[in-house]
Amino acid sequence: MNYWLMKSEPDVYSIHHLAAEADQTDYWDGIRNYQVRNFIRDDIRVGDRAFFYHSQCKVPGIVGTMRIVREAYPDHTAFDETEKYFDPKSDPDNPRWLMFDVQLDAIFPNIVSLAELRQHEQLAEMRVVQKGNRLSITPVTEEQWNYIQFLSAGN
DNA sequence: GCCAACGTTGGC
DNA sequence: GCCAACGTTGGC
Repeated sequence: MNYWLMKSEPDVYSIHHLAAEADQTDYWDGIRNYQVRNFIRDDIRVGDRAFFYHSQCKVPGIVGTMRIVREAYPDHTAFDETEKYFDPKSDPDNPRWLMFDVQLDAIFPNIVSLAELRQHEQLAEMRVVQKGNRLSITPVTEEQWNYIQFLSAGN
């Protein structure tokens, strides 16, 4: 089983949006970066766990956890001209972009902010705290996962 | 709103 | 295949 960190802009889609969905389950769409596409294709599997991270907002940070409930299938939003992430180069017969489904696991009682993540030496290797990191999905180690769970409990 | 970092595009 | 130009991300 793998662990991940997934970014979303709360103004566009926050953890509360996910919480309001039927079965608290939704698809994770709009990935248009090849490194991340390859994570989806090769590594993200049913049963994996993921942090939900709010980016591009006043207090960026980890706001909760999710489970992957369906793995890699074509991102249909790439085929729809009216979609923000429409990509005319993605052929429905050979889809370039993939999505997957997530189910909400828990909303943290308090955000574990990026500023807080940066204060812990144990998390220094996380991609999200490193300068210039722009990947919207990044791997997390089991140790990092467990440590952040500990922080989220208010430690 | 600024700007650094990085990915992608396209001319050559 | 190189690399300049451009677009996007995302913290601050």
